[in-house]
Amino acid sequence: MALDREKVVAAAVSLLDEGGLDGLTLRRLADRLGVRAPTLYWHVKDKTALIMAVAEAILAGLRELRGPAAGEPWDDWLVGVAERLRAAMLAHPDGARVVSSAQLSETLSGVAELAMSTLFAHGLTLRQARLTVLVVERFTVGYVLEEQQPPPAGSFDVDAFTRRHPTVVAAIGDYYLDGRTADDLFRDSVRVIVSR
Amino acid sequence: MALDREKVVAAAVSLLDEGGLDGLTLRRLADRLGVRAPTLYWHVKDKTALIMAVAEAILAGLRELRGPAAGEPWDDWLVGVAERLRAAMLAHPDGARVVSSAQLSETLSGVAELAMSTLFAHGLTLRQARLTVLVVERFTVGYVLEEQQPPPAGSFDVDAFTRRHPTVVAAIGDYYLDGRTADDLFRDSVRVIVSR
DNA sequence: GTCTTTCTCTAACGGCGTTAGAGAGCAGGT
DNA sequence: ACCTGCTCTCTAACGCCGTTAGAGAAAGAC
Repeated sequence: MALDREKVVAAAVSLLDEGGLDGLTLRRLADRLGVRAPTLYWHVKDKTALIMAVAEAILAGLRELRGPAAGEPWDDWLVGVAERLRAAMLAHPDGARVVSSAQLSETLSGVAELAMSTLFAHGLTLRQARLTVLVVERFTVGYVLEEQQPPPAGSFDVDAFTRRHPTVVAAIGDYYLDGRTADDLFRDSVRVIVSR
Repeated sequence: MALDREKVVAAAVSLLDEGGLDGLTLRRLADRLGVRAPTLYWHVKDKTALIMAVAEAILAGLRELRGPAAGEPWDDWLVGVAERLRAAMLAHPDGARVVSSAQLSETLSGVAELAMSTLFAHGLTLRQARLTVLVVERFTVGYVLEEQQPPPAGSFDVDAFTRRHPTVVAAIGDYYLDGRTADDLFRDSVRVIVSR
């Protein structure tokens, strides 16, 4: 039962799930695998390579992504892609931080390729397709990044915030009035970018 | 010439400018100030508080932001705001990482307040105003975050990438054909969100 | 002249990523 | 049977890091 890279990455993901990115250290990872820390360097070049592998694991589900079904409008499809990307990152603590620090993920590039060619095939210009996909991807990462931020440590002064930012507070309250959820907010946000 | 919080933060910014976020350590910061590391804890609660203060310093220029000039369309104005936010972050290495890890920046909330109320005053619904501003802010952070990512370490295989992502590569080439710059790409991207 | 507050110090703790280099186990070749 | 070489894990250590406990200097308040 030799250790291999795959097992190392799987254990790293489970460690991430338990303690976030700060809880993912080489020593703890080695412990979990019944091994000493330097051993990991046989399987992984260094910690940033490990994190990139973890990012690919988080995004693994997006590799089976297919184009829109026959007759499905491209914009509905693209919104769905963004939702799946968000869900993949939300599924792990600090998921967005991990993905964003893994530069040029293979999986994410694949998603971009599929999305751009899909939009192009549906009549958008190459430029429109590129801009739309670029904006959706970077927005989604930025969105989840903030969504996963820990809440402000020292309980912060709601009244003072409301006094200084009445419109922001009013807009937030207004939005959730008719029973909308956090998922709705994300979809509506993507819809601002992707409007047929 | 007693040390005060303001001087600590200023030195932290200059350290960030020289060595990025990884170069900003409490010991180095203390060295620069002619002091020992634990002294810093008198002026700053801990390192995350320091980073939040650095984030505010990076964004300081955005506090003087005013609403659109008379007759200026709201969408042009909002694009300009996004450009200034991007410029502020780009002005320091890892600027976007610093800003994104400072949850709920006072300055950024102020920008959101001004932008939402401006859009609302120009006839958008509260919901439209909120969604538009939210998307622009989070997109901009996500955009610069990726823009400031260090280039892939081991010089990566362009040919293989092109073979796997022909549309992406074609779209990038196509975009820069007529002499557009990185700044143009950002403006055009924001324009995808903010279209009157 | 004492007291108190403000600021800085030394010493140390427990953790981190990483490297050098030794050695165990096993495969294949002669 | 022996050696060689590859694969994988080990011990030991280096130089960092953020952070805490607690002593002490300097300056202002009474």
